[in-house]
Amino acid sequence: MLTIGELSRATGVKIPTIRYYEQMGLMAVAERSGGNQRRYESHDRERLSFIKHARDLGFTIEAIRELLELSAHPDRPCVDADEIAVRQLQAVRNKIAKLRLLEKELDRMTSRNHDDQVKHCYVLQSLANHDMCVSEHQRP
Amino acid sequence: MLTIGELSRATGVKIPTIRYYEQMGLMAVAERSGGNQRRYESHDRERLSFIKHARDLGFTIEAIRELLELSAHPDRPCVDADEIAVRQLQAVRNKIAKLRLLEKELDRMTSRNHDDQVKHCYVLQSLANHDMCVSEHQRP
DNA sequence: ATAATAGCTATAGATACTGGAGGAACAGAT
DNA sequence: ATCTGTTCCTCCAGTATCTATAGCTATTAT
Repeated sequence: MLTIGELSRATGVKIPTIRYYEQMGLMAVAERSGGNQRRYESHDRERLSFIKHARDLGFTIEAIRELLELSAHPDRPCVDADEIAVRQLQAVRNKIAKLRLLEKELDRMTSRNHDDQVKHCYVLQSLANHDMCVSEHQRP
Repeated sequence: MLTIGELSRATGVKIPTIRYYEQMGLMAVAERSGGNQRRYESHDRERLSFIKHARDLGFTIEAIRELLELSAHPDRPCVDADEIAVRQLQAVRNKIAKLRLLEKELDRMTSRNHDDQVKHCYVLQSLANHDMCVSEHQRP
């Protein structure tokens, strides 16, 4: 039996976050001690590790809920889980592509900045004038 | 004179977002028509374009506030604006590096997924077991 | 004059947590 | 048995950046 603090240390998930996951229905409602404190078993630790791992990979709570649903029904085809992961992979690749463009522009902005007055500041000029962009860019 | 809708179409910033920026003090409190509707001039459009551009580059509202402050005082040294941009560039490079690790792992997860039952699903196994990771990864 | 479009305010919701206040429980030392 | 220090509880508020809805009013075109 683990206390919430032990579970937190074991998984690297902060205590309020664990309670939040319980509230959101990602973690089962925990058993309680006589004094109303949460007590966990090792399968709770595994489930929470799964959740943390998926969050670290950028899966949303909703996607994780789907994945947990899937893993609870081991006879259903794996295609669904795969599809979620593929979607995630595409999102990650999109983000990388956009961030590369931003990197290019920021690099250009800063590396030219050898003047020392704001009125000649390349950073501010670049931001004021979209025409100077190397490329179309969007919210990252 | 532009209405809020025209300003929105001219800059690509949604109407509620423009009002939000006014509330946050990024945009000046707009003049009003007789019927209490906001009216804008071309300098408002330029300022909003600056804000949108900076947001697209990932600057926070706070950083943008600083940049707008700086550009209002053209005699101060440019170093501060440069520093904000450099900070932003570093953050972007960090994000890219982390996302590359995630990409690697997600790719590995999905490309091996040729089984068709959840109980053998590589995606779910990977998420359940951190030991299978190629690398340490963190929240993106 | 009427209808369609666009605007107003105020409030709530989305996302995924994080932190604090105020108090109760537990573990170990005396 | 009591004291002390740590950990836990609930509830509420706040973060950042919008987005959306409801209910109402203004403007524009015909």
